[in-house]
Amino acid sequence: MSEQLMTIRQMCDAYDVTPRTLRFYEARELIFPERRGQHRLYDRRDRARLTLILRGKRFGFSLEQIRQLLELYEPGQHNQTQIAATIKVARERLTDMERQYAELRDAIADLKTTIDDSEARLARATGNTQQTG
Amino acid sequence: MSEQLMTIRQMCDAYDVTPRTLRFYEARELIFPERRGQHRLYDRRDRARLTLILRGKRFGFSLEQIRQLLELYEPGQHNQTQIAATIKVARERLTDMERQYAELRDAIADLKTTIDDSEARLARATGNTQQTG
DNA sequence: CGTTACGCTTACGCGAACGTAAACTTTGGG
DNA sequence: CCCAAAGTTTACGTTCGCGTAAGCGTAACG
Repeated sequence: MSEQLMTIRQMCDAYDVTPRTLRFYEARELIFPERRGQHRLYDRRDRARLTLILRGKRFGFSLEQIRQLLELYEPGQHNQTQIAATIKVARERLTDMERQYAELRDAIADLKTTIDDSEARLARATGNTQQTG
Repeated sequence: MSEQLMTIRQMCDAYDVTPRTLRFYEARELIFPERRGQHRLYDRRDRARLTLILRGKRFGFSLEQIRQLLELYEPGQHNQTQIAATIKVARERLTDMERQYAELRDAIADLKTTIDDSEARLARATGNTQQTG
């Protein structure tokens, strides 16, 4: 029970994805489930990777960018040159994310202000008092 | 000179997009340049909208979501019901952005840690001292 | 033993967001 | 006057991230 293998169906239920999606990610070499006969079996490592994949998608990263990032989490059979390259790519992603973080902060502030303004105008137009939240 | 109209080429150079992109956004009703004869001319309002469009794209919003948000910035010929609907949609986007902001913060922290770990391992493997920045 | 369920592979389809090519008009230069 | 540049429309092509359907294997259920 140290491995806790899951079928594709269990994975789909747990992560709210379709079988097609999991097979697609596998085809793109983002996850590598075992094969028990024909069937796929997903272990803890696969689930960790899937979590990172879905997170990365939410930030608008492409599957290829995510794949590169995932290499960082696999202290596997890479030589130093490859690892150094992976780290470099990861640093670029990190920079992207930090820039996006700052930009998002500003955009949130802007949007809040604009919504407030719009609400104020609407309130004056209707002559009613609108709720704020 | 109060309007500062720009040609499509000037817009492309200024915002690093292609003519195709600008025409595409216009077809999707995200921007509405004037027509001087056949040619398009972009004013300050178009540029402000384009800035918001490109920003929205960086956050992974679809052009349709962005279009809805843009309505918020146009105190135009909408009735109260439409404005209220627009505000509602905008609040949903705002919630999305705030969630993403928090998640991004965590992801940045995670990635930093992972990069550091990976670097430390690489340093031990090579026996060298690696730079951090 | 049939059929139902689940999974597999193969492959075509699709919406989003443009790229790219073709053919036409307009405008300015030599 | 001719041509090249810039812009326009129309329309088909492309990449990404899957959806969806067809057809096959096999394991379980009644």
